Amino acid sequence: MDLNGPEQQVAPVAGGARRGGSGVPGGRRKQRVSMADVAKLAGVSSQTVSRVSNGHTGVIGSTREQVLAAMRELGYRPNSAARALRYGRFNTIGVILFSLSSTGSSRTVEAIATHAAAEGYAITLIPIDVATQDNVLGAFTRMGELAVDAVIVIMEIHLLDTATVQLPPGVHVVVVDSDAGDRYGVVDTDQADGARGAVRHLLELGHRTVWHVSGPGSSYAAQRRAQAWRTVLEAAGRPVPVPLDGDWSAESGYTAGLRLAEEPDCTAVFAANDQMALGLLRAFHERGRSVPADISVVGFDDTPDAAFFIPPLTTVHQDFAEVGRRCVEGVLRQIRTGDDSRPGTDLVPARLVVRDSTAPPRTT
Amino acid sequence: MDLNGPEQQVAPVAGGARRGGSGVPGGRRKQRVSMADVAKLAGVSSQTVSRVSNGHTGVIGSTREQVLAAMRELGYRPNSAARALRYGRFNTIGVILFSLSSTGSSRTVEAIATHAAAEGYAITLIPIDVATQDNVLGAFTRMGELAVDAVIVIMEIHLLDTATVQLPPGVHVVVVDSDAGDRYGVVDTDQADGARGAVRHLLELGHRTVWHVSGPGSSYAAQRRAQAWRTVLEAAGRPVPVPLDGDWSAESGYTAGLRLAEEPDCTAVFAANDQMALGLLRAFHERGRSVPADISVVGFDDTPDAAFFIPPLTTVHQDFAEVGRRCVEGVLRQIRTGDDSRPGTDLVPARLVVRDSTAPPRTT
DNA sequence: GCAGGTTGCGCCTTCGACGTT
DNA sequence: AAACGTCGAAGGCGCAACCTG
Repeated sequence: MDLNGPEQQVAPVAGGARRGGSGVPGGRRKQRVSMADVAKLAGVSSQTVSRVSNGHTGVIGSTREQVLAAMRELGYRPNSAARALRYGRFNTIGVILFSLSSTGSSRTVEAIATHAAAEGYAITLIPIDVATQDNVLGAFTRMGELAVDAVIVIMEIHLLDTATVQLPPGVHVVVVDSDAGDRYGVVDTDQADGARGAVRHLLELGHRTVWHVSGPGSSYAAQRRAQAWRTVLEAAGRPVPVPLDGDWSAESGYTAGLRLAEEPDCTAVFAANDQMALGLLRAFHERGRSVPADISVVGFDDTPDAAFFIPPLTTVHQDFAEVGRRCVEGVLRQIRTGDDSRPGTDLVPARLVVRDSTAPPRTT
Repeated sequence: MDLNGPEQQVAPVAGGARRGGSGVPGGRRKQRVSMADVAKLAGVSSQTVSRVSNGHTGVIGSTREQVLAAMRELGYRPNSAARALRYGRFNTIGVILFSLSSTGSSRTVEAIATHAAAEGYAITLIPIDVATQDNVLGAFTRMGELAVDAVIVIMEIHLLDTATVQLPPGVHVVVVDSDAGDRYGVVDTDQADGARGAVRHLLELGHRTVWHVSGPGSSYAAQRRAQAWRTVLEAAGRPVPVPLDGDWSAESGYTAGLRLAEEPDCTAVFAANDQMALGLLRAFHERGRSVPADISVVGFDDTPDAAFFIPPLTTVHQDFAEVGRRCVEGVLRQIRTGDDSRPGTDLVPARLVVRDSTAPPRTT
């Protein structure tokens, strides 16, 4: 709350009144303006400028107005480097991730950014090129240089394990898509529960068993979904088909679908995400296998598009916004209490959304 | 290049050798370590530490090793606030955007982040809640506070025009999805050219005219696509149907599709993005209108999924990675030359990708 | 001349402690 | 007591000095 002080004071100039240049002679001037400059123009001391800038008391209305006017005139913005130096913190959270293109990460990041902003924190993005392992090292190293108070890691924990990497001490950490609950705080969708719901739904419809198109083995989320799928089948005493390996892409789902279309007793498939489910739908359509009459399909994620697949996809809804929110909550708690000694896993529930891609098996 | 010096020097500790705590007694210690601390442990002066940290000459191998060892021991990371203060820059680029969920923005942001990282710059995300106009103001104001050397704005320029907003002087700017080429540098996909290609493709197939499902009027990209669509039809002397308003979502495409399915002489539709095209496909499928036999559909974006729609979608490919790259290039040029006096528009070509959703009209 | 230590200053802001009116 | 100004210090780093082996 204290944080909001400065922003309120230093309001930008209103209206299109003066568009091109500021009051500064020479038109476009891309130079830093210091408090001293503002003080000189306003005819006050820089101490007073500081008081105004931070919303402190002891400044009379008229003086305050003069100072604000001078700020606008010069386009003053407080030097956050100096501020950070003084305060010992940056009000910034770093986010390390592999790809923004994947369905979940971009939505999670968006939620993180939104909630962080609401708390007065900015987000710094550290992308990692998966191709070269070295870059992971580089990113973490760079991270050490970075002006961040905490870090949220969105990726497979595998790469945290490849021990060349150690997060710099002094930064608080929360991890998504990982089982590092013993070392770092973890926030994630309850993958296992979501997957169980999907498989049980298919069994309850009367299918003898359920096939699985998995995500890449490097992903913990994929592993847990596959594991839950297997567990449910075994618990129900059903045969466990060999899972088909996918890589999250629609193309890999399509490839898997072409193979599954040849399996005469395959009546139900659980795809580890919606994109692969899309690939399945197209493959089955091409091979003349009707969904859901011949084969039922369940996805995972509930992307906005899933409701408009042909047919509309039954899938497991992930609440990415909530995941992002809890991530921010987690790191902020660590920052504010200084307590990061109690890692743990915070699971966000997933829920099955039944649409038209699932039905009882054909009774022949 | 000079920038890479420190990163190389301050390598993180290798291996899982010492996992839990650093050499510091007391285990987890979340305290800043200064150069002086390192100097004391290494038994050298902080000046020497500085020389090592910056890769300067004048430090003999053995001493250098001692210093590096001390850095690792303490988990030292240079204070970037102090560095920024000293150098007068942050090596950070701010990105202002509305939503990461939209197809293009997340991919553009990813490319921006990647290229910026390669140049030694970090990315700070400033999300804006579209709902309340005030937040736009707030975001820009906050921006002023932010530790950034330049800003990339990804949004409809409309909101830049609503004059309450003025970007703070002293920061360089590049804008995406806008026509503010006279005021700021602009980078964007060549929307008009892409749209023209789509419409011409349909006309060349023999369709009498082409219907259009547009994006929201608040988007300049949507406006330009619609305009190009209209221009091509008029130039060819074809009737111009009333465009159907969409909002980028698959649902709006679906709604539009239900209406178009009732138009007996509608044989070709150009949707302003792939998601709406997906909605169209489902609506036509439900209404028993075969694509492409009865109706041809073209989208825009070429999302990874478009190739797996039913049928695979003919669409206009956007090179988001290139857009992101040029954005970074643009701001870096401004930062480095200090010249931001020559705004202009940098258009990235789009190209039509023909798949199976388009065909000549039925010859009855 | 080279490997180093030592000193001091500046970057900009915040804050506390005193001043004065 | 309220509304200011002045002064000094701190925060971490980099650099330019100058000085010592």
